[in-house]
Amino acid sequence: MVKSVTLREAWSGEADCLNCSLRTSVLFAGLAQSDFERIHDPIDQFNLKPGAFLYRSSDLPEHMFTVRSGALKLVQYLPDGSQRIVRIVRATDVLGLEALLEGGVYQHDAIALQPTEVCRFPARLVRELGRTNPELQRELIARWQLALSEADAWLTELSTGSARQRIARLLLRLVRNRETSECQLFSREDMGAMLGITTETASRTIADFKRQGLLTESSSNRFLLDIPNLKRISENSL
Amino acid sequence: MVKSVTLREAWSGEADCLNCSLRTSVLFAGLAQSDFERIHDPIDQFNLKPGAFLYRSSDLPEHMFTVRSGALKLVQYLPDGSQRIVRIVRATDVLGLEALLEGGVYQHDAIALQPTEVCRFPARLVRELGRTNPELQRELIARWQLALSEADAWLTELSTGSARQRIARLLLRLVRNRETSECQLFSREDMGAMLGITTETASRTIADFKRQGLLTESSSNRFLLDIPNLKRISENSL
DNA sequence: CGACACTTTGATTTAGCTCAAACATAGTGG
DNA sequence: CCACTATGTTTGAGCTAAATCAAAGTGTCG
Repeated sequence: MVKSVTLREAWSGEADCLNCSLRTSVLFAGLAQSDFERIHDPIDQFNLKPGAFLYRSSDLPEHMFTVRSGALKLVQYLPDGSQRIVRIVRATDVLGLEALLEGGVYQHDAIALQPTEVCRFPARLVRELGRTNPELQRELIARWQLALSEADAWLTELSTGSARQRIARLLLRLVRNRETSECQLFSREDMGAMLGITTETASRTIADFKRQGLLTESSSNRFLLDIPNLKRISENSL
Repeated sequence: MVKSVTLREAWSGEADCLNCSLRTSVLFAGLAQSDFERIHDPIDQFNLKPGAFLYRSSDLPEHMFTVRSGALKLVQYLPDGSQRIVRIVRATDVLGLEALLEGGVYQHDAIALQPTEVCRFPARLVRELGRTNPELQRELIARWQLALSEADAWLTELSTGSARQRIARLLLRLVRNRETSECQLFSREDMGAMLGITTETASRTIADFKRQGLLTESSSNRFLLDIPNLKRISENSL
């Protein structure tokens, strides 16, 4: 078993999928009672502290994960050592789809950005259930497509245009499909790595947004967004 | 049938998949003779001229495609009208995977960059064959994962670092896994849209590479690459 | 040949990078 | 409890790569 020290520490028990509060929105949503009875492998839960690795690209890809709460970044590195965050995943998202392919590898390092709860299950399990369960197959395909459009959006929205535009788009993305316009910001360094700009530029721009009232601190490191004006900026650049 | 005028003009006959020269490397590689007998829908071939649309994101996604030769760009647009090329596809690549999802849409416009031959088949066909054919299912999953790692690489390699680095990486990418180091360049405008830089910067950099002998014109618009030195640039930026 | 589209080159401006220092915040240990 | 370190953020000043605006080449095709 290739369980990193970090993960061992983060273990918080076995999951109870049947009674999971995320049951309807999660990868296994389509599974019947009888399917769950076939699950003999343990499904473990972990609580990750910010900065903790869920997996590294060098790990053997035997597990897949769903996020229960919090957020993780998926990171790739260039030969020169610089890093680029290619996606962030949040509640109900699946990580490690690539573990389904035989002979595959994890494509990224997955690192918690906030206190994060995840469930871990063996990729083998999904392969087996998928064989007889077209519902699950469809769900997997849909997840893959979702990851792909996220990747495309990351490129068109977050790697195109001025730094101001990119930051505005990132902020808007953080509160999309949420009830409130409140959100937690990432470190300036992470923002830079997401947007392909430097830490300083990220900091300057965020500081500027605060001064302009586009961003109001509601509690420590939680901010309310002026969505209409950020939208304007994300398009016009002004 | 939602066949655009362009495509109607480009029709070049029905495909003979069983005797296809790309048979071993193509999506249907795992299909048995008996599977092919179940194919009653027509599989059409098209020859696209440079600039021709294979499909638009506004089209009803009823078909999938494989590229026999040539190259296409997948394009997305920002609200302000600027375009970004998120991927290029070449021989043996599949387009329109997203047509497999019910209620989905094409995520891009697909436009030929060179004279390009494609085969077109109904997504319905793949859905049906996939139901009973685990081999095809695996192949589809693998294709999706391939598209996803391409998308990630596009972000880390082609949208990070200086213009010189990006261009060098793009050039190297064009000849990867090819016998020769010879390749066709895209228009400067397309290069810009791929790398998130302006047409002028793309032109200047390419012109510079030519002067430095990193790029030698072997025939009209075909170039030999100085791979080792381009590699150096792609990492060190010098 | 002339028209059109694309590429190259030039001159100027500017957004964002770099390097550096000051400031804030939280955690550590005497 | 406070001094002290560590870590991240903000701000500043100067520099540079790339954007912008504009014009001159180059090739292709009717």
